[in-house]
Amino acid sequence: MEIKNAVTALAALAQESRLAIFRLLVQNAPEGLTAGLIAEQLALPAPTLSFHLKTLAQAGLVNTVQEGRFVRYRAEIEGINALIGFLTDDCCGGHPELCTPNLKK
Amino acid sequence: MEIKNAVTALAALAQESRLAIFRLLVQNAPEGLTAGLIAEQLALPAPTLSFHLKTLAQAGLVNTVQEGRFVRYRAEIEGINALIGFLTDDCCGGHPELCTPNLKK
DNA sequence: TTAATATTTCCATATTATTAGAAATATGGA
DNA sequence: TCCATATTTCTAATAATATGGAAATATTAA
Repeated sequence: MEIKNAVTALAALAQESRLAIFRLLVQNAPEGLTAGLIAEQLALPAPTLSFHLKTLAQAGLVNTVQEGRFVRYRAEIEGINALIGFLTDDCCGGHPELCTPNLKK
Repeated sequence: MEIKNAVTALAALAQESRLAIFRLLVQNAPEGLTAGLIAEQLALPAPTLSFHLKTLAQAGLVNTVQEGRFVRYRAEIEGINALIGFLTDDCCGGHPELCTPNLKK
């Protein structure tokens, strides 16, 4: 992962509504939720939700599939794993056992 | 961790200079680096670096200790671990084995 | 006590993001 | 075909953030 991709992903998550959307989709993995259900759960107006979902999708954190009139969104597990890896890579100059407490990865 | 704390931490990391600072400190854990060494490594003007370090410290992602004229900064491992946990909590409604690929945590 | 070094604060400017109403698009059902 | 429903795009007002020069502060060495 390049630093610019990581910044894009972090910026996508650094907003309260989008973070709530992402966590809702993580908790509802792997089947995901339609846009309408997300809007209902989080009480967001449709245009606002659509804007945030687009931001998350462009950041590689959610994926989307059309289901008739509905659009289903899912958390992109590989995207969040790559981001976490980027944050924790090369911890302690390659000697992660030096970290107290140990870093998650 | 509360969602507002998570947003603060993510916003702190969602900026290219700050993300580079944080990763440099992770790689130089556990001993950390002085502000001057960080400025040198990343070619940042002192006021800009100071602003970013303050943002990271307020987000709980770095800690700081005065060493005479110098100020040493270290990555706050507990802070980043808490953030990663917040992003991955309750994955798949408590059945993380359903995730393919599996979420890091 | 004076000078040199390390870091932070102050500040003005420039840039970028968030919000939601109104309108547009797209799909499926009657 | 025509209508209802789901979602997105357009748009403009509002708000938040990044940048770095100049000055201030703090510590050490001479």
